[in-house]
Amino acid sequence: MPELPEVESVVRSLCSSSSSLIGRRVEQGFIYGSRVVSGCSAEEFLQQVQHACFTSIERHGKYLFFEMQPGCATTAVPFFLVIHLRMTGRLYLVPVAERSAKYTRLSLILSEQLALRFDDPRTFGRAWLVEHPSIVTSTLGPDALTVTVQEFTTRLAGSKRQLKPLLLDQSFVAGIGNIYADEILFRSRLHPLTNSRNLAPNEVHRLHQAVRTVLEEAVEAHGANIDGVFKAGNFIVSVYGRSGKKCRICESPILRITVGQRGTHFCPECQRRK
DNA sequence: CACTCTACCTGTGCGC
DNA sequence: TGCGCACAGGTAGAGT
Repeated sequence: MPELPEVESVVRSLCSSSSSLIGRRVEQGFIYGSRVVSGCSAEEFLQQVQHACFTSIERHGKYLFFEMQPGCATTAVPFFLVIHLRMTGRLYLVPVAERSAKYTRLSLILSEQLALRFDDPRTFGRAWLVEHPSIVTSTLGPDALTVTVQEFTTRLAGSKRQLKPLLLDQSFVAGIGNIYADEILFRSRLHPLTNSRNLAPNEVHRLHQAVRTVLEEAVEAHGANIDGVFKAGNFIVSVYGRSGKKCRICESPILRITVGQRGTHFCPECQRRK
């Protein structure tokens, strides 16, 4: 389940010097199924990326932005390939000889015997082409990994919502999903049903600090490791998916409730409701 | 306007 | 063994 840290790991791996996407040209593209491309037809999509060159990769929240330079010099206006992995999307470079996987949705054959592969069993993930990332980011809040305490405090003051749905709202801050929302609330010792308007200044500060540090630690660990369910990296979760198990701090059993249709895990002792 | 709810998907794991 | 079902979740868009 790719959230901000997992998406950031994708950016870093695609930028790594050993096999970087940057500077490589699309020789040929393949689309499997009708769902992956949004906003234009598969034919239009393939025509536009054909011969285009990857010039940079950026991330905002869970969105990936690939800046591309068209191959034809006469129409050399850069554009952006935008990809959202949603629930089950994976994006990686492979040797061009490697067969497409069962759930490959998009494959871009690159120069130097490499291919960029987008796999997605549940077909929730999307790829589209835009003139500028702002077309996508205008509806998103600041990136959760870098949001300042000032901006966080200002945005929180404009809200009267429960903390769990608020953290999941990408227009509040971008990049937090269900796993890290629970982890962040545990780290900040705040109950998920706490209303944002009831937070004392020191609690707002604590919440912001938890957003930053939990995500930084998860990025450092290359993503989450949820025992037996999901493994992207080595970030060990404290509460997500651990209902009934002992809190790592106080040994109380972790509870699971439903908040805004989402499974929500927390420690009733460490995260007392105000 | 601000917020809440549902549809979209399919692999997994459970009970019978 | 195999069937049916609930469950997981990010976002757009519909609903309140």
